[in-house]
Amino acid sequence: MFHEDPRWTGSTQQPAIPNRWTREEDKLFEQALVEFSDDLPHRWDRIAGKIPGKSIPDVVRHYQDLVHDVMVIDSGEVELPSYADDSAVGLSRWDSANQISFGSKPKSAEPERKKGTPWTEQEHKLFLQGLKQYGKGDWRSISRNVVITRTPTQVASHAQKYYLRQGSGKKERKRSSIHDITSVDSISVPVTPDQKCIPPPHVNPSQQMPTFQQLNSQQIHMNMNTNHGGPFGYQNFGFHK
DNA sequence: AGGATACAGATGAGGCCACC
DNA sequence: GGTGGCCTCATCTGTATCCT
Repeated sequence: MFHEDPRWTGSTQQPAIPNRWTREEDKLFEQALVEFSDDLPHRWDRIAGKIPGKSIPDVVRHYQDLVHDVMVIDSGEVELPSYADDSAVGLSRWDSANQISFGSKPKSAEPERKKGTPWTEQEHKLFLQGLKQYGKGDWRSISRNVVITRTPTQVASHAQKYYLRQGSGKKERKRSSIHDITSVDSISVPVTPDQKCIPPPHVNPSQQMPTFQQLNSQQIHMNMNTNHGGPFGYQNFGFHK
């Protein structure tokens, strides 16, 4: 797992070095990107204002680095690291959805149950948006067009828990849950199927600069391997610059 | 600190529907 | 009618959080 990588273990405690982004800063950056959408005036100014010690050029450069990394990954120039738990959802993500076979499962006598990758708030919001857009039950469309980081099965499973949570009323909750988020404010997502700004997986995104939405979804995809590392956790691969 | 429990993701079974 | 794809539901299991 990423967090075992000495390069960033405990990096949240790192001092803020101008050209080096800590996970804390990444989180702030990520939140700011969501908060200040593409169309807002002085967007970078506002984003920089959210991250102590970072200037506008810093955040713009960081964003460009992220975009670059995503494109590099997508173009296959860089291999994703392998993980101890080979639940590398990143690779398996589209296996089922696109009916692409990446080979047979490990043939151990006791096939291990995959560890779950927690849904991020952003993914959940996208899920809610997809729900609005395609309605309950069309998990396939939601998965393909909105929450592209999750398979239809995962979306369905998530929905099951979501409705269970909703259905159980508002009685005393012992713990808060991502399912308590029931609205999709503060996030920009594709509005109609015709406006899809997320390319289907077979499209090579390296042909064009991705929008934040595209980047964002791919970052979430990366995040799934980082275990709460924040959607931008992937920069800790350390292969940019 | 450690046990109890709530939560959430994965998976399997069964049913429905469209297509051949 | 057979088959495949997809959905719903139930259950299993790992993890996070609460409680004593």
